[in-house]
Amino acid sequence: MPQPLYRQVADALRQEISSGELQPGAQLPSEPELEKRHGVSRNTVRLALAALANEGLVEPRQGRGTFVRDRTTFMVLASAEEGGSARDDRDAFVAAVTVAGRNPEQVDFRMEVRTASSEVAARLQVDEGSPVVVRSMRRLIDGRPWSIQESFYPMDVAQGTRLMSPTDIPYGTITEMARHGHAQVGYRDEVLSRMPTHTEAAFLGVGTGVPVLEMFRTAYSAQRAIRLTINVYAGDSTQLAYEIGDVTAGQEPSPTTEPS
Amino acid sequence: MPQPLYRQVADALRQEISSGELQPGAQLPSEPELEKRHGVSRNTVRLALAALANEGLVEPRQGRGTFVRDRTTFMVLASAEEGGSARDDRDAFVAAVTVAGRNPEQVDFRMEVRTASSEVAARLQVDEGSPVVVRSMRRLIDGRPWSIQESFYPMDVAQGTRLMSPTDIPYGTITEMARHGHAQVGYRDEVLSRMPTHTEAAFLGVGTGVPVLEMFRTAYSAQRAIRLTINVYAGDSTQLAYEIGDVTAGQEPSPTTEPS
DNA sequence: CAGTGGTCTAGACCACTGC
DNA sequence: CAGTGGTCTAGACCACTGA
Repeated sequence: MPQPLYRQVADALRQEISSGELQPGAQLPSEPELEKRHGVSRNTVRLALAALANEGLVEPRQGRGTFVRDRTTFMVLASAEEGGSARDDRDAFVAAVTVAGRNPEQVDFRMEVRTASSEVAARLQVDEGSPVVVRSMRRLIDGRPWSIQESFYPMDVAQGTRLMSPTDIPYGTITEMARHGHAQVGYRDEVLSRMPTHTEAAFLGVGTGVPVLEMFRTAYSAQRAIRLTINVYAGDSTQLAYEIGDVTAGQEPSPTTEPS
Repeated sequence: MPQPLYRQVADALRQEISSGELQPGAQLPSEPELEKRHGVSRNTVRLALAALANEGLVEPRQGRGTFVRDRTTFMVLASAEEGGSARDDRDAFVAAVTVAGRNPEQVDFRMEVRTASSEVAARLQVDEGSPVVVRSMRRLIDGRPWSIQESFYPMDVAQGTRLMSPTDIPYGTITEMARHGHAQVGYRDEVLSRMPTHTEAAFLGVGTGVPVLEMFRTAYSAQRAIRLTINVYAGDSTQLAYEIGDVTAGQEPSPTTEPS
């Protein structure tokens, strides 16, 4: 047997998807239908479908069917938040999405005080367990969940500023911090890829098989770390772009692209 | 039934792993053993193991057993290749890994001429289907596969340079291009996360359930795009770092970290 | 209600590993 | 050779969806 049966079934479906016979959003043949078509048992069909789901190609929906996932991506210019500029990340998101002709939303805004985990403490240069202010929100593009964002501030930085209030700051948090003596001069991003937790998968609307892209952004004043922002993106619908040095010879690619 | 059986089995194993009872590299109980222990059928046990494998927590090995994966990560300072500097990416890799006290290798070096795919053509600002020079290699850290790299050059840039020879260039490709009138002044990185193809999974030694981190780096001279480098990393053992602006207030984190 | 995917069982044979 | 995971079958009942 050159190829396992379930892989043959998976390959056949994969081919129908990549050829365009099955468009994004289209429903796959049902499991009984695939049994008949390939003359295999249901478990074998399910193995094939599980393989495709793990690649993020299809998405099963309880009681309705299995569907081809839409993998339209959105590109973020992550190096746009200039080191010393007052341009805010929040405005940058809204502006970038609007320019791309799509509709941004920021929802579920919250402020709370927590103790710093070891990961947060190390990046904010504070002691583990010390209190930090957390401001979180969730972002949607065209009504579809897109990212989860949490920003951590050392307590003494946030103290006495509007960062302590559980509401949005119209002119942006970077400006608010600058007004209180914490001017941002640069930041460091750490980007990694992993599989989502159950909670993340539920909010981002991704099943198993779709990784998340996680970015830790630590912002600095000339003296110290002043903010840590953790962004979790649906991995298969987000690209992060960084421009280093002079890239004027490069024309800006379209912010919305179709992956192969 | 509050929780499906296979998830209960998965949770029990997950708990043993996170508590440290099962260390990285340790072998899980065999499938028949898990059947007895939880009083479930083999297929249920396998569903549980598949769930853990999809999270990248464990890795089955044909004929030997199922093992807890080692998830030590390596961090790359992706903004280290200064726009106008002659510092080479190749040297940067070797230097960074060596500094971290680990052992870098670059193997399977190849040069070939291909026609540009649409993705390559768009970034290199050449016509789709036009010939491009491809130089590829694979990288290992401490003997473990870590990344796949392919660099694409427009034919007229590579023509008449050592880029056309299927061997390593000791002083680096950036210097070689600068000597022939293509001085690099900046680059643009696009970072995304996706599930690996079969080929990638096989080389990177990751099973299903471990995403890859893919980086497109387009390098520019003052006039044009001169190189496109595509890096594919094992997602759960790689972090990319970018430093924008002044981050002297941030102390350099250790390049090797243990994820939670 | 019929049709879909979700869960589960019992049993079979195969391919690979290491002793 | 025994023990491991890889593949496959046949059949059962459940939970959810939408007409």
